[in-house]
Amino acid sequence: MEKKSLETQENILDAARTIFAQKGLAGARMQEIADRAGINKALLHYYYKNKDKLFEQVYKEALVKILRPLASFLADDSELFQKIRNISHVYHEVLIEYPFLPNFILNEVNTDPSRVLHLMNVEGVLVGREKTFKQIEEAVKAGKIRPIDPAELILNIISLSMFPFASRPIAQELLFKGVDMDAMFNKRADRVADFIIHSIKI
Amino acid sequence: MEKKSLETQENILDAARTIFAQKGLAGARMQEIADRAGINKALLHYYYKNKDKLFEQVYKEALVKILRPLASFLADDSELFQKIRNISHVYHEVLIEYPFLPNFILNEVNTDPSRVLHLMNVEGVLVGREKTFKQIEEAVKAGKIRPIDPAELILNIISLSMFPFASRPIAQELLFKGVDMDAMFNKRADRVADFIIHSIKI
DNA sequence: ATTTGTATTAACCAAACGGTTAAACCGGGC
DNA sequence: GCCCGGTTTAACCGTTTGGTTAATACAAAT
Repeated sequence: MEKKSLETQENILDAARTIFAQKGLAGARMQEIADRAGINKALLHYYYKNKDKLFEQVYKEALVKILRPLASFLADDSELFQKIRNISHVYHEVLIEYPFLPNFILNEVNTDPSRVLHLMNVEGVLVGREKTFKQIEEAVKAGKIRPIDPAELILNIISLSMFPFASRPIAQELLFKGVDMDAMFNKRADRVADFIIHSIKI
Repeated sequence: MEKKSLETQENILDAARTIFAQKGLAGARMQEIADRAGINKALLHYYYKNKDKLFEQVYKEALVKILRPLASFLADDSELFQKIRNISHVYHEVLIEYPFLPNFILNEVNTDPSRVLHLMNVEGVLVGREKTFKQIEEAVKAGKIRPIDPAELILNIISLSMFPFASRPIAQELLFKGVDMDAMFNKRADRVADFIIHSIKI
């Protein structure tokens, strides 16, 4: 009876991940999640007290998937250009597997920042931040790269990695009509890293 | 009696823009829009038959605000680097005034692409596209810039312009703690243009 | 075979929601 | 003074929604 339970629980989470990612908290229907999980709606509430609790679990998972690569980048002791290549590759791998993550996360933060922002501190992002900031500042001082605010450089890296996934349907329609965007994303990690490195290298 | 009517209509649109942008179509409540517009819910339906019609009008406006700068960029006959500086500036101006636009548009496309994608063709984006694609390809051939796919270069420009606005609350928390992001955005247009130009210039 | 505790369901409920109706309001023209 | 058209409202309606209840299925333990 324990086995069946875990299977049902995972079915629920799978369904919830799909529905929440596509429709958000407000647009998702408990009935639809139950249907997709192949169970009764009452059973859904048996496993997860209410919609908010279920959502929070799914959303926390999504946050971890997005923030862990950033935390790794900030904590990484490698040379700067190598770190940039690393984070670009990791983000593209994650987003090719979970392309809906940026929209999912951004949308709920936009709807109600206070409800989800406090979940951000879970990951060890803050730990390595100062170290990498200093690394970038010293690369500037050493004349290795052009002057740039460390936070803004990191924001640029993340922008170039995530926005194309978030805007995929529009980009397909307006810029990549008839182009295989999956193939394009599969090779984009290197190009993003080169793009950034060229833009800062002196 | 005509004047009062137009005023009410504008109050409704103002309220709808705010509520829809913050909560999306699914999360918005007609009652909340009516309250914010200072009117009865029945009057709201008197001016706009139903939620979908009201939403479509607001969403179309938002699409125009976002797509017109892109269409201008594609139709622009100026020299490439100048065009890049132009679009960066225009986008930053628009997004400083309407910072919620990227999230608003992306969210609804994500929820149901078919419902909104057909609205994209309204703007003259397709007209100038081939011209600018060729301009970029010839700049590559002429050895003026590094090899890059034109669509991807444009996507990079848009990514660097929009994503920071879409991710503002998260960026504030993780990268810009204690920093005045408004001030940062006000000077970012130049830096984004330089960033891109440095990355492609040989 | 009976008990026991977990897993599952059908039926139900109150609140919230988008939308409608019918009446009242109100200023201009006759 | 009354009528007429567009404007505004209170009250109402059917449906959807998140959530509950009470009863059942079911496998393991006694």
